[in-house]
Amino acid sequence: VNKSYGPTPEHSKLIRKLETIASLSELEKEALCKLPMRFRNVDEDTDIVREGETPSDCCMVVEGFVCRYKVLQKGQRQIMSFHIAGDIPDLQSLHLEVMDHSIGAKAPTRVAMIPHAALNELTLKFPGVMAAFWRDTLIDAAVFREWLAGVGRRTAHQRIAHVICEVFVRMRAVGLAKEDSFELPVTQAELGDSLGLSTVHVNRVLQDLRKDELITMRSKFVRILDWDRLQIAGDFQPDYLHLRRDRVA
Amino acid sequence: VNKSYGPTPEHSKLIRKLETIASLSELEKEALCKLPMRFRNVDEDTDIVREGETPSDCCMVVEGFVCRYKVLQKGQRQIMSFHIAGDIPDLQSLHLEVMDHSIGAKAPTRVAMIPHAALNELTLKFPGVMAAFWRDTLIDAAVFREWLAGVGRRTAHQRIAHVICEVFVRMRAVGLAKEDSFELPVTQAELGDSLGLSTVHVNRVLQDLRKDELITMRSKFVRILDWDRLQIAGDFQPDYLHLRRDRVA
DNA sequence: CGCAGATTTGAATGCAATCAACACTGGTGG
DNA sequence: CCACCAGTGTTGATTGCATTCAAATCTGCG
Repeated sequence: VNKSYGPTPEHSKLIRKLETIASLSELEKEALCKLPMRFRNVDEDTDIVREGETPSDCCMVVEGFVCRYKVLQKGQRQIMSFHIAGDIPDLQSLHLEVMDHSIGAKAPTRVAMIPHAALNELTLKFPGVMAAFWRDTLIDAAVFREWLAGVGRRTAHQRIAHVICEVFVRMRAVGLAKEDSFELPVTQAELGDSLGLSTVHVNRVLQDLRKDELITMRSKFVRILDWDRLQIAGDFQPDYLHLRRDRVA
Repeated sequence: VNKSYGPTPEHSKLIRKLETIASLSELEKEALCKLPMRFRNVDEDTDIVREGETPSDCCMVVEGFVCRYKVLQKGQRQIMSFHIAGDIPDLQSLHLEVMDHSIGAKAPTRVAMIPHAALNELTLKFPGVMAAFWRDTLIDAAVFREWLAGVGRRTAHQRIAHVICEVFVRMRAVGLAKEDSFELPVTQAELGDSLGLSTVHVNRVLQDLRKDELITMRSKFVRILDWDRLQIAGDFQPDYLHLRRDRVA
């Protein structure tokens, strides 16, 4: 339990993230700061939670990069979302006991484990906090829907441009992106697994995007060269992220 | 407001559905029965809620069949879920003001409009009800994930077999399926739009499934001929539906 | 009956997968 | 320090699943 005066850096990241999607009162923020956290460092390419498990804590990403994925028969993998500092990718485990997918780190990552009990208690006492958490899980769902629409109906070029737009906007909302660039610590193979494409094809489409001077991307560092055209190329409209208005711009 | 003794048929359907995913106390069920409902009949192929709107009610499906979909640039459509009696497809609007997709009826449908205010009040007073509703939205999200994995990584044959398994299991859970058959009031074009396939290809795959004696399907009425083989063909495992154990079998 | 929507069939095309090398990179150990 | 190695990125050639286009049949219904 945090006994010091004021929020810890970790609690701040949680609050910063929540404030991109909901407004919190001072009282609610204070209560959030009292959430107990146990910290855990996770290596690159290591699972944090696995399908089939029944976690008793949620994990908040403090630093690093995490993805949510499922493995199908014969080893095919589908990545279903990316998560960054402040996100609680397994918040759903609060009300869905057994994990139907896994969550793994794609970069050296630090997570804060928060007991379900503490979260449940908090949500019962503070309806505004409950609303914010619930809303967070609903936005996750909105992202799944958007990805579903993309994989189902968008071309490879659109999908790749779209996912770059999405990560950029979400990173910018919590202050993790520079003016026009950010870190995307995934391989082309992993990009393929999130978009339903082969590694080879991802590679070729990325070359096209570079040729078209929409982005540069060398060793997991993305720079956006033409934000307007990139959004058009990706058929990207940030509404589905349900960010508070002042956080989108 | 329901002043009669005992639940109305409409409230019963809501409770029946919720009890497939959560357990409710008598007190909670009584409270649910007091939810105010205004009814509305919706024709086939008519929208109930549209993208961009900010509803002040949620709609529970009383009877009929409903789907959730998004329209992308140049008119492509992606259907993202199907909903049947007892479901509240726009429950998310409780905490996500503006709709990022539309919901439309695929059969003559009757819905019950329940004011957000009443739902919010109820969830605050009854944490068990809140948990059940939250869980319901989380299961929706789990279905999106499963569909995403399917569209991203499964073959056309798997996807079609899979969606048939899913609808069957969900219908059976609320008593809407016979022993081995159920109504699926969607066209092959709509099946395609939910699975990211063309109409023509859906047609051919359905013929294959019939040839393999897995299902029959004439005019929106599906009969399952070999449940075990169908599940295998669709790589279907019902875990992601998070039904209570006694409702799966 | 006639019509619109839905299903079915056929043929041609194309996007992306797969297969197979090869090049580049960073990290490790000899 | 350099050789080596595994993982990643890149390229080329081939294949194939699914799309698209087009037209014919079927179905239910006013």
